[in-house]
Amino acid sequence: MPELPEVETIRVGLEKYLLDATITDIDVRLPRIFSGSKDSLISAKVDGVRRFGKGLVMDFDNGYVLAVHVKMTGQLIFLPKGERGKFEKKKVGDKLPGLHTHTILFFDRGTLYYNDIRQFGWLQVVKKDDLKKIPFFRTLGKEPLKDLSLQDFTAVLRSGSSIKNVIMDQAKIAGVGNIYANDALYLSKIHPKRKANSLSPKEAEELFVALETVLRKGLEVGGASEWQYVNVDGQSGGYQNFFQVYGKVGKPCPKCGTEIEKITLGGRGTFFCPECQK
DNA sequence: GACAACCTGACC
DNA sequence: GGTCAGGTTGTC
Repeated sequence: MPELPEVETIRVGLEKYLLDATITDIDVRLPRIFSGSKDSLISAKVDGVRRFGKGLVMDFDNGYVLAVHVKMTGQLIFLPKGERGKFEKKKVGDKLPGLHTHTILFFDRGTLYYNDIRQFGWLQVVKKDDLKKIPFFRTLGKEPLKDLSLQDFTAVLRSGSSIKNVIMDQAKIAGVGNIYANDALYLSKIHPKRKANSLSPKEAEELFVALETVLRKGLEVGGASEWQYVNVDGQSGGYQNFFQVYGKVGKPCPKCGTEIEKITLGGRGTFFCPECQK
């Protein structure tokens, strides 16, 4: 899933349901994706839910944290105690736990399920002060709509790599993934293969604004549910209805009608309008 | 920079 | 059967 808007939507849901909730038990069904001592969290109370880029951190009142990265297909779904009936309508509660439920966290007020078809995601229990020992968090760059200024962004662009690879590099900019990178480049009329250091100051500013625009839109509609992504209530987001070029190979460009092209860049599907993006 | 690895599932 | 998928990490 899950780029910044999707993970933030999950964070808001976790905060809503779990602030001040106490863990009673944890069932690790796929040990490969869970590291650290689950026993450290038993009887601990949640006193915060934070997000850094695409990473989630649940803080507990005993000095430990549970860090979670959902990668491509992870889901965190919460079933409040006694509300299974509410979910049956949506066929979400019925599927929990399911074939792809790899960890279950039991709280005093309900149950949090971690599902992940591809099993790329992970959950790690560490002491709060050791969060930065996890490579993902240690190397994470600044984040749009948060602490990444236009000046920071301009500095990041001093690179000979392609602009798309640069804005998707989590160590340079946190939170931008394939969907929002493709759409932001389209909105700012920049070809994804351009060298980052070839952008004019005007283009850099336009891309900076475009990134904020697409991420803000994603946040507004609860993220993009192209396949597996749902929020903690098991509900889909709406950004897939606003895709500009992502996944639209062969379809007409919204602005000029030229067919959207697809290439591979950094191993990822890359969509652009050959007419509008130079 | 390109590519493979980690996995399962959907689609052609 | 092959290709592709909201990600990250580790090789050449």
